[in-house]
Amino acid sequence: MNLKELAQELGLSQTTVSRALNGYPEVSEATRRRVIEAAERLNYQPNTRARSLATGRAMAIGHVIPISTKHEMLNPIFADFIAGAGETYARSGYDMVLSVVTDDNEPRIYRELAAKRGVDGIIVHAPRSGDPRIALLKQIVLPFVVHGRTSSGDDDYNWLDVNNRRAFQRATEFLIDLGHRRIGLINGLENMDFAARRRDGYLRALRLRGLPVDDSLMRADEMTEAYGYEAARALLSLAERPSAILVSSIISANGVRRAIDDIGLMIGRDISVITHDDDLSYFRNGAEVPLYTAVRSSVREAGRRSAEILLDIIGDPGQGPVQELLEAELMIGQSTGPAPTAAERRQG
Amino acid sequence: MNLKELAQELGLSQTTVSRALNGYPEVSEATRRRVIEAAERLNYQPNTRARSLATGRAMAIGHVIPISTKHEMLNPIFADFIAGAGETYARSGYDMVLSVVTDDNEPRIYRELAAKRGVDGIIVHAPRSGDPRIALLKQIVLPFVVHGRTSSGDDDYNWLDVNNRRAFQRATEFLIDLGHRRIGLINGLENMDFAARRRDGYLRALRLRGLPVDDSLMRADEMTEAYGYEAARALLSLAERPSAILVSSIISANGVRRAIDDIGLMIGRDISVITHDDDLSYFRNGAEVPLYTAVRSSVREAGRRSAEILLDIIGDPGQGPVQELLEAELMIGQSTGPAPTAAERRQG
DNA sequence: CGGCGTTCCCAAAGCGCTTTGAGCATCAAG
DNA sequence: CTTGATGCTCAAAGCGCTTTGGGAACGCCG
Repeated sequence: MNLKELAQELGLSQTTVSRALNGYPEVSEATRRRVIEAAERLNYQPNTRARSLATGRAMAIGHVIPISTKHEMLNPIFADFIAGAGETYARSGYDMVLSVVTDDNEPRIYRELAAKRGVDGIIVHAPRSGDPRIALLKQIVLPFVVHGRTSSGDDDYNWLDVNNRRAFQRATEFLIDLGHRRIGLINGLENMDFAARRRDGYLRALRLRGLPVDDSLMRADEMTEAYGYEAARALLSLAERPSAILVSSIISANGVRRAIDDIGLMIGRDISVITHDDDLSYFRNGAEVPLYTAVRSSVREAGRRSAEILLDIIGDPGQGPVQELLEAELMIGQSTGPAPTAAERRQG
Repeated sequence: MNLKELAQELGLSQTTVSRALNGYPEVSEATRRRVIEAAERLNYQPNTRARSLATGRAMAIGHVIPISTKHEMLNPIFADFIAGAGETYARSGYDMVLSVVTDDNEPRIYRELAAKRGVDGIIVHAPRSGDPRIALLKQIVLPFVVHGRTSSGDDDYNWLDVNNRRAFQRATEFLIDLGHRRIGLINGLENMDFAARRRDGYLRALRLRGLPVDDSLMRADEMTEAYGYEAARALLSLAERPSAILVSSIISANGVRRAIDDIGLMIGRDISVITHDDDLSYFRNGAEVPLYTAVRSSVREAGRRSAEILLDIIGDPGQGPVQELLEAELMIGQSTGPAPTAAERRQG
């Protein structure tokens, strides 16, 4: 069923039918009702391709999902981010087109996406520190929003980010307030912008409180459960082991818990753990009393907002860069407690 | 840069340029090279919308991702499935368009997808037992492949599935061979087809070996970490607690481990655990010696294959239904061991 | 040299929609 | 009765591509 057939069916011209359907004022209400009724009855939907060719708008947003070539791994937060963004698109009638892309041919994909005119805008995921993609995307004409930031000098682009530095600074200070002096950091890959900022926050808190920085307490890698385990094992077997650990992902935090259990220590008493919590739908951090003390920021909400911002910009391209910083909330759970005294530690 | 401009630039007609680019034989090799060179130099890419309007093929595949309204939850395997499918699409020049959809308005989305002609085929996720979507999709003309199956009488459609029944039967038999007599099952939601099949496999093994079925040993819910924990706690606090547990997801298995640790038991010695393992990229099951004994089947590979099958069908619509059953491999890890004797259990 | 394939290229139609510019009633005002 | 405004509708152009149906140029054969 296409427009021509529908028009014939109704004994009207294509123009009138199109206008009736798209809410133009030049059509009488009676005609409009008749058209709409017929369209529904015959399950008429305008052909997307034809429509967007005619209007010049693709009614689709591109998401470029990088996949690390080294680990063949997909960041587990994408699913929830996408779910959030999807809600926004569904509300506004946009489609979401995904390109899963190994990081070595990302530039090509962006160029193609722009040249093929298949999308009206792009959401950029997982920016690295000083990410060259920003410059690339600014050359290309497509509107884009970055989920995260990249700390090059140029800040003239749209982004939505969590205040990672503040979050990790607060988390670290919270541990220090509990009496912890040796605090480990199990971070994501530090070429990722978010991980670099988290480390900054951690370091800043240490400096502010006059605590020494010990490189042997800082680890960084892809945030899997296995890595959380290994890193925690390594930290806990140090001669002077940390009494608290800051973790960059709730998935790695699971590995940390396993390591602590394996050694026969008790989380929250012998070792305190704070984790970043993206509020993943399949990895909720407990109900009333959170399992982990955490700095939480919903990545689903971030997806929702990022998409909203992008659609906004597409609707009104004139405005300056839109930049939105979400604050993570510090939730106290069962995985932290006061630092054990020296006596307690000997006993343990 | 569009075709017209490129043709002008080259002093050729649009026809010739188009043919040169699309590999038609009517163009001399010299001309073709000249055209291709110019296209690359000027970063020309044919406008997707126009091209697909002209060819009638959208060069895009739709994925409808259901999101459970009850738990607002996204199945964590989607990310890896999508990554796999994405590889296939990238190779073949297809786009992937995602619709994240609450289960209550799925039918509408399928109809729209078909009528709007935005995609050439659909991958159907997470079929439930006797899923009405199959019938719906067969009415609509779009080619589709189901990831999983649905056990209505009608088996005349394309699917790719893991042999869930066999996998869980083998896993159960493995536990029985180790001497376990009371075996718990922590399953996914049993209105899902895969979960129903897994239960079948479990039950079949019990019957085959003459073991009683005890409903109090069987749990089913959305496969989160928290649910794994709760279910395991419940099972382990039974008067006659199971000595082994079968888990439907490695994420829930993590919760099961936590529960076992909490109670002060040791996994693999006091309690054996076997889990299904989708080989998620961010949740790999250990390196040399797997952490969990598991029935493993890569969901990423499933994504890759499902997409291949669909593209195949689109290319050659004549063929009968394509159906592919993947066997899961049983990998022995550290989470299983012989059933403790009565004496050992008293001691524990 | 005329005729006939080949080879290479082109003009134009068409995909299904939106949108421009115009036309035809109808009706009120002059 | 004419004029102008208003309300409704339409034919046709155009979005950027592919593809059909030729057609010119060229070489080769008889």
